[in-house]
Amino acid sequence: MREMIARLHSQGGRLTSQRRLIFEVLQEMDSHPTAEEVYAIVNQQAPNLHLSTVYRTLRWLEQEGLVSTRHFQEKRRTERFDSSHPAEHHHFVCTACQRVIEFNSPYIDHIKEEFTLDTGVRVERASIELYGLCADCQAQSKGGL
Amino acid sequence: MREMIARLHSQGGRLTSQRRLIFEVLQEMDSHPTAEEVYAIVNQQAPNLHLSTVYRTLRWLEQEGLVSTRHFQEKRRTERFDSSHPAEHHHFVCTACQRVIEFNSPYIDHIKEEFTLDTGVRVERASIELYGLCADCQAQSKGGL
DNA sequence: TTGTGTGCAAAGGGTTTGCATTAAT
DNA sequence: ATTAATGCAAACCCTTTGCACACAA
Repeated sequence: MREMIARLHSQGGRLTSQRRLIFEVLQEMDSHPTAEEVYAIVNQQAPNLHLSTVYRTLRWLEQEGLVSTRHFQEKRRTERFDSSHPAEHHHFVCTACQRVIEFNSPYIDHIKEEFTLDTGVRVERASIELYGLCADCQAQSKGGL
Repeated sequence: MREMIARLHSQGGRLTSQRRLIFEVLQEMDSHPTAEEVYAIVNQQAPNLHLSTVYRTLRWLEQEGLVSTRHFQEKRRTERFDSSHPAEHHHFVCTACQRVIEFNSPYIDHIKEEFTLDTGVRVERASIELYGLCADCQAQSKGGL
């Protein structure tokens, strides 16, 4: 939040009530919401706030490196916004409840190194998604049978 | 191709000239084309063949497990169709020339196992994308300076 | 007061669908 | 002869954009 205000000021930007609200809501959502999902919540507290404002704010945050975006493999082909720490991290998505768990692993560097040695490319970033059932959903599907 | 015909017949489907052409073109394209890219080529040989037919054929192939789809991180948010061997594999994308290199690594299993042990999830599949510069584009950017 | 950000409506790009017609079986 | 698949156009969904007004600085 401080971060956001600082960046706004340093480029002649303005802190509007809309930007503040969108940013706050985004940080409270621990999942990786779509623009529409952010809008749905934000809109309850500010009924006039328009979806296009949500997009514009999200894009500005993206450009500033305060959020990043992802596409998970899902039916509706929508972009998801990730407001957590900007360092590289990866995602597990539960295919039953859609819950997202973030993770990291030193093996990822091994993969990058191995691939670099094999092919001579320069790897700049990696994005890993794991899909499956979270512990809760496994339990539930067992119980249900 | 045989595979495709077999599946068509086994479910009362028909092998049309359009399906044959789309499938052939798709397999000759070693990259991971968008529907529009497939259409552009296919359309040269069959000017009446409509984009919606490309989509329908691609979706049918996807459903049959003969192609899979991906989203790479790129400006235009388009789906890419992958006709290579259906076994799990992963992708490096050159951010300069868009070239795609497929790869695999035993470390991927380590990542899955590690994450499973840590969290109790059941991992069903993984999708890894690496981004960077391929060897050619590195050489070119050096030469260009 | 100044000009950035907003609300709104309309356009945009990628993908899907309904329907009359064509063509594989 | 049947009925699945196609061509076409229109609809769809997600996202962006143009413009007049509002409001943070």
